[in-house]
Amino acid sequence: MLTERNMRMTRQRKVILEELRKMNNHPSADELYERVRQYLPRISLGTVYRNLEVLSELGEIQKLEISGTLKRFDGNPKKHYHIRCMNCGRVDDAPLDFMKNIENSLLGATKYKIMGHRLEFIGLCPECFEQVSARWQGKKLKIGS
Amino acid sequence: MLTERNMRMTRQRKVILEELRKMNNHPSADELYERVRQYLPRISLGTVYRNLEVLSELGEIQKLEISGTLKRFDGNPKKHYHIRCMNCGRVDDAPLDFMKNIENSLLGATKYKIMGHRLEFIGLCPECFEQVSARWQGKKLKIGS
DNA sequence: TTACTTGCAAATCGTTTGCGATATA
DNA sequence: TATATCGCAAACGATTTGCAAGTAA
Repeated sequence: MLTERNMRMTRQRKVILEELRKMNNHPSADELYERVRQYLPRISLGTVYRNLEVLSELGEIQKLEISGTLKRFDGNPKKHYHIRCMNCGRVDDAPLDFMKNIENSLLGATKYKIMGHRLEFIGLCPECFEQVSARWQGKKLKIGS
Repeated sequence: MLTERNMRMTRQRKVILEELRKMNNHPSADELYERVRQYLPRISLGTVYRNLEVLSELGEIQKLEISGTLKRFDGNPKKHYHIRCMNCGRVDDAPLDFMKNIENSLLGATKYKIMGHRLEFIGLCPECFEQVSARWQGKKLKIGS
């Protein structure tokens, strides 16, 4: 990440991107794998993972890191938000008041029964910002078709 | 979850809660495990996990499910928010405009370099709401000391 | 006394990676 | 032809679980 990349538009990559674009249900890698196998029966799950990684680095798709299995715990049971360092994983409290009304703004607009929300800021902690900014190369990448 | 629970205040549970309350760095289960071992050298990692689960169900602590390894992918690269069903894991887009200014509100207040944010609503999809509400028992639980 | 909880070890699950083979540019 | 990418299988890391023994209420 944050590095230059030469990429090739392989058959696998193309099908993965096309299939994902067709779906509107935010599939997991495994669900997408099952779909893609209709067209490429010999594709491997590892290939799907690798391509999703590449495509999201290029900004062609989004990776939703939600509801993960790696948990962190907070001794403070009061609702509040967090900032996470994208480099070292450090987590701090975010200096922003809890927005207790934000859930109401969905009231007529969704059929879900809303139970809560989670807001997380992503960034670089002061220490990592030093390191990363020192070696950052802002190269733009383009994707073929 | 969502079920009644009789709990006992064991030595392990007490130390885990006390230690976590002392820490302000949002530890992972493993980090907490290392700390607790100072007091209870024979405690197992499984016990730490089980207790953290119980304590968060009781509302004594918070479980931060961030930055997880379980990913989902979105063919739409435009920034937007999501609603996730806490019962079946289904994910839909949230009908809420992207708040492009919210990151600015942290500007003077944190030393982090903010790169983005993620907002996720948690709730029950229409199907699961049916099921769950049918068998919900709203029992309050208390924790000893 | 009893059923909740523990320590231990094995199992699980999503994801990542090393390898030699393949195919894109 | 170069080397990015592939398929495969093994490795990985966090978490969960089965079980027999221990213990709080």
